[in-house]
Order: sequence, then C-alpha cells, then structure tokens
Amino acid sequence: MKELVTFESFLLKNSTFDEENLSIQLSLLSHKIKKQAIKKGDFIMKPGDNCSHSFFVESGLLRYYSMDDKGKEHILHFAPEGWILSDRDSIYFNIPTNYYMEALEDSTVILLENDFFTSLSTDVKLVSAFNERLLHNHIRHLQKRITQLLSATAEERYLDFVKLYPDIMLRVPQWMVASYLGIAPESLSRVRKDLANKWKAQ
Amino acid sequence: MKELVTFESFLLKNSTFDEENLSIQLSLLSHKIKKQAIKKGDFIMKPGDNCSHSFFVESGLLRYYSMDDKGKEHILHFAPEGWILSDRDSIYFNIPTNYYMEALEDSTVILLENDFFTSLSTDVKLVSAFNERLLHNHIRHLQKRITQLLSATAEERYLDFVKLYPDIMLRVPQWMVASYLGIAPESLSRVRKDLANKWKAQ
DNA sequence: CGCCGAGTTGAACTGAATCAAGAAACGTGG
DNA sequence: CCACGTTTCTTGATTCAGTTCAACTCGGCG
Repeated sequence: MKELVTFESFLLKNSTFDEENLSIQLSLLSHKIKKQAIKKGDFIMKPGDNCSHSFFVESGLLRYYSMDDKGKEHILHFAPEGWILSDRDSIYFNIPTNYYMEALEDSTVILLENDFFTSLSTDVKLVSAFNERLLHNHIRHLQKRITQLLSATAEERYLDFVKLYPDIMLRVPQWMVASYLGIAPESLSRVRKDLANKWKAQ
Repeated sequence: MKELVTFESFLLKNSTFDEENLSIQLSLLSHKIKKQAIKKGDFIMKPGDNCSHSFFVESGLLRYYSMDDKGKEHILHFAPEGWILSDRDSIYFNIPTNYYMEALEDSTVILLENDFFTSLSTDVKLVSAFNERLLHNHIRHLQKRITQLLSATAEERYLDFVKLYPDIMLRVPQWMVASYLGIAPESLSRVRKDLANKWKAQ
C-alpha cells in the first residue's frame, strides 16, 4: 500500500480553483462523490462498455490496456495513485470503448461523472481551463510515447520507462512492463541482464 | 493543386457556432485573419521556436516531424487541406517546440492566434466546446497511432495508412511515408511489392 | 547529354520474437 | 508452516521481420 493522494490536492495542483472555495464545494458535494473500492484483479471497464465517467485513483494501481486480434495485450499506460484514468474517446464521442481497466492492486477510485467538474465551480472558464489542462497533459504523454516508439530501441525504451515510473517496475510483474514497452517478456529480461552487466563492468 | 477547403466550413463542421453569426463574425474579423502563402520546402516552424499559434491548412500539404539524436526524421503526421497543424505542447506549456513544420507543396495557411477563437464568439461555452472537440480529435488520432505501433507489422501499418490518407501516397515521396510508418524506405518498397504480388496471385 | 534524387533489388546482418526448458517466487489449502 | 501447483523469470537455440549497405534503374531537369 502506497501513500494516499487526495483528490483535493490533485485539483489544486491542476487548476486555478480558489483553495477555500474548492474546499467548501467539495464538502457540499460530498454526497455526490462516489468512491469505489476495487479488489486486485477486478475490472472497472471492459471493451464494449459505454464509458460515462473517468476515475481518479486515490490509492492503488490500475492498468489500461487493449487486446489485439491475435489475443495479445498492449498496455497503453499505468495509473498509480494521483492519476486520472479515462477513455476520452469513448466518453466524448459516446462510442463503446476498446479498452480494459484492471486493478493491479487493491485500489480506491473516485468516480467522476461527466458533469462533475461543472458542479465544482460556477465559473465556466475555470472549469474549462482545468479540463483543457488535463487534455493537454494527456496529449503530451501520448506524443512522447509515439516519438519513443518510432525511434528508440528496446533498451532505450526501458530506461525511459524507469525514469517515468520509477517504482512501477517493483509493483507489477515484469511481463506487464514488457507489454507496455511493446516487446516480448524474454526480451525485457535480456535487456535488464545486459544493463546489469554493463553496470558491473564500469 | 487540390480543392480548397474553406476555414468557415471547417468551423461549421467542428463546432456548434450559429451559421449566420459565424459568417458575420468572420467578415468582421477579416482584417485580423492572417493568411500566409508558403512555398514548397519552406518551414513555418523549427525546433527551438516558441510556437504561439496554430495553422489551418487551406490548400496544399505540410508535414510535422521531429529529428532524433541519430539524425533520423520521424514524421508524426501529414496535414493536407482542411487540417489543423499545431504543437499543442509548445503552445499550451509555452515551451520551445521540438518539431519541424514543412510545406511539401505550395500551400496557404491561416494563422490562428491563441485568442482567435475567443474573438469568434462571446459565448465562452461554445468556444471551449469547439476547442475541446479539436483536442479530442487529436487524442483519438494519437491513441490509434500508439495502438498501431505496438501491435501492427509494417504491412498492416501501410494498409492502415492508405485507408487514413488515401491520396497522400501519391503526393509525397515514398520515403516520407516510410518515415511516417517508422520503417526503412527499402522495407516499404518491399511491402508494396509483396502486396502487388498477392494481388496478382488472386 | 550527364547528373541527381527516388525507387528497386539483392545479400548480409541484427535486434527482437518465438519456442522450449528449467529455476525461482508466490499463493493457497491442508 | 510446509507442500504443491501455478505463475513469473531466466536462459539457450532458432527463426524472422526489418535494417543496412551497395549496386543498379529510371525519370526529370539543368
């Protein structure tokens, strides 16, 4: 079990909502905020579902992945505490999702209805600025991933991964990291062995 | 030279702006709307630039690419007429871009200042809805690309490419398509040869 | 005409996948 | 707390998709 990242601190960090007002609003809305405990191995979304909300991960760890026509899993990203998990595509265009969201540890998430943020503040500008920030963060992340997949070798990708998610290597089975990197589990094992040898040789 | 996609029709398709108002607003703003003609081979953005606007491609074709540390180009996407070209990352977080934007044909683009859309309509909700739509389209596109890079072979990627951009294969040198697909130009040549043979054999 | 960039083709090479087998770690029930 | 089966990880041998390098063709263009 890792530290608990409060939803409030997340909102403060990613928006310009006034601190006091936000606190008040959150307590007023407390009955509307639905928390959900998820056991390791459980799914909160599966292909075909029409995704109507996003999830804020308060504690634990989830993964977001798809399955290709050959039955192979591809992990798009991990969502540890403090991250938001959502299929923007499914929500926004109102189409069934192609992705799985699975808990890799016992976790608690906060359900975010689509209209949740608008009820947080009457200031439309603030709300849309906040939403925009989330979208831009998402885009940034995706774009980095593409550049990496286009140009980096298995080893480089692994090193980048460790930088991005320093602790996740310790929290999930290694084959999932391989799935994230888009390489075979055996290859990751070898990459790590080579790096260890290089390290010793120095 | 291909057809000209008007900026107005683009706006109408991607927003809920009222048709008449939009028309009026656009003519009122006509002095603020800057068009730019770009000759084939010219750049409208290079790494290090602080990108302060987006570009709507009215006619012609551009490419958006990066250069890795080994000097290899990677084309993130093409932007034919009717597309918007922007580095969201650079604009939003106000950091220098890592990308090139180059005209592959003589083109005309419309410069979109960051505050342009807000001046289009006083209705904040409409403007932010429009912006959101663009962002979601972008995310959708990026996510597809990642899934594809993770799971598809060179041949599958090429077939997907032809579906997405039916005519671009004819408008740009083949090695650029290879760069978009993340494969060597020789490989693309072979993929196409194999496909041609399969086709004949049927 | 001769040059040059683009595309093709062949041959050798290589990074990573696949297949297979064994070792280690893990969880569960007795 | 141990024993057992299951999953994960490692290692080796082999294969394969795609790269690299080099030679050659073709079409345009000064």
